[in-house]
Amino acid sequence: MTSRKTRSDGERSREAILDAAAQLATVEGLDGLSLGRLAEVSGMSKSGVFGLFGSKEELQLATIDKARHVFINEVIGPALKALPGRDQLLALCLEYLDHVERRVFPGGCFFASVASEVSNRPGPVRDRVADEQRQWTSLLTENAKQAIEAGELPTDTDPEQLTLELSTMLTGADIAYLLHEDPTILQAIRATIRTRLGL
Amino acid sequence: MTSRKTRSDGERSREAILDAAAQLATVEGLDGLSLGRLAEVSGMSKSGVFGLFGSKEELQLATIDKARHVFINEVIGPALKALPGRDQLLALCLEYLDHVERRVFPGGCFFASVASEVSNRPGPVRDRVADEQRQWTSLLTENAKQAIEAGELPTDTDPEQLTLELSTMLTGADIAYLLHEDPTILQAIRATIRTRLGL
DNA sequence: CCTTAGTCCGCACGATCGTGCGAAGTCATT
DNA sequence: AATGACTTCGCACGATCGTGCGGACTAAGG
Repeated sequence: MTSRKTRSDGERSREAILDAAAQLATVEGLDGLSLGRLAEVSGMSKSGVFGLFGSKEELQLATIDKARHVFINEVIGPALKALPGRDQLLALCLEYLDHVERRVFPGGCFFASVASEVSNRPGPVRDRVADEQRQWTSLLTENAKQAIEAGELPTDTDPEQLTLELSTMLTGADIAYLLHEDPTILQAIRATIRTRLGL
Repeated sequence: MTSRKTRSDGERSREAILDAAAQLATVEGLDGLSLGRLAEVSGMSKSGVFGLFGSKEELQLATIDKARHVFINEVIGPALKALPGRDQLLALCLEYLDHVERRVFPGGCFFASVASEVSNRPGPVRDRVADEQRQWTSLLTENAKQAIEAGELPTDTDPEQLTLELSTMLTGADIAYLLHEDPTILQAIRATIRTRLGL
């Protein structure tokens, strides 16, 4: 009666654990994510948590996937309501900064938080993070291209270069904001981006 | 005969250990810096290393200090040879990107690598990293101000805003470069910065 | 009803972590 | 020569880590 081990409870437990994992990983790091700690906050036993994933690497990969969904829901989704082109490009940047300030993850942007940790250790985990980053930047690039075609940006603009400029400023702003706990940093970056896009 | 425990050997050992520590910290993180690992690579015993610092936190603080000196030697020093103002501002940015590409630290910029790790854990370590960051950005700001005064940049330029724009792009570029192992990222950012400074 | 698959737990393992203690050795000062 | 400051070591501690095994329980399919 204290426990109800139905079949679909596995999936539900997984999801609950991954929720906590995505939060924790932005604070303790993907490597600092410990089975014991996760068991504590989720009210399960250590071996119970472990059994659900099979290995720590699987847990990390699943956590990245969970974070991806959160990112899509909190950042990309809202931004897609803007019209493709310059508006959507701006919306993506602003929603990104908002989700950092809103502390969707306690440690700011999940992928920025995790990137510097995994970038020096080859393997599936690092590859997954890099892929996620690529998807994000190519979404920016696509909008940049459309903006140029639509004449919303100068025709001599290089969309890849603009994307790089924006994306590096975003992750840089995330890190600086978290380190100094200074919201004016985000404000300043918002202004800079608007200017950069000719607004 | 196998050991020579003279008085100044303490300082020498400290320095040797900190050399390794600064390198290791950019790969394993400041927290992943373990006494045991440090003892291995430095050929000392674990308790020997421990005794030299007294606590892990002291080790971390000393490591940050060591990294600061390396950063001054490898980045700031060379850049100071340029004339204050726009030239030195550009030189600081380029030397920063160079030291990342040159792998002065295996994990790229020490402070970027460490910032996202410590930004969520209050304490002396985080404060030290934040201070270091502030010194770096105020060096940029000073040069920006001089550049504006000298008419090398538009008079309506906000030096703080320009500094933030540059510094976030630099750390963002560092992270993106490491994650994707793509040197063209650094090249593109170099070009962007030159353009931004009107060169 | 019985089997099977799935969920979760208790327990234990070897490894590694930071830390402390006591001893042995070396130098500088008395 | 004796003393004290310092460096380094071996050893051991409790804690926590990822991982594995066996078992208790539940729900579904024959």
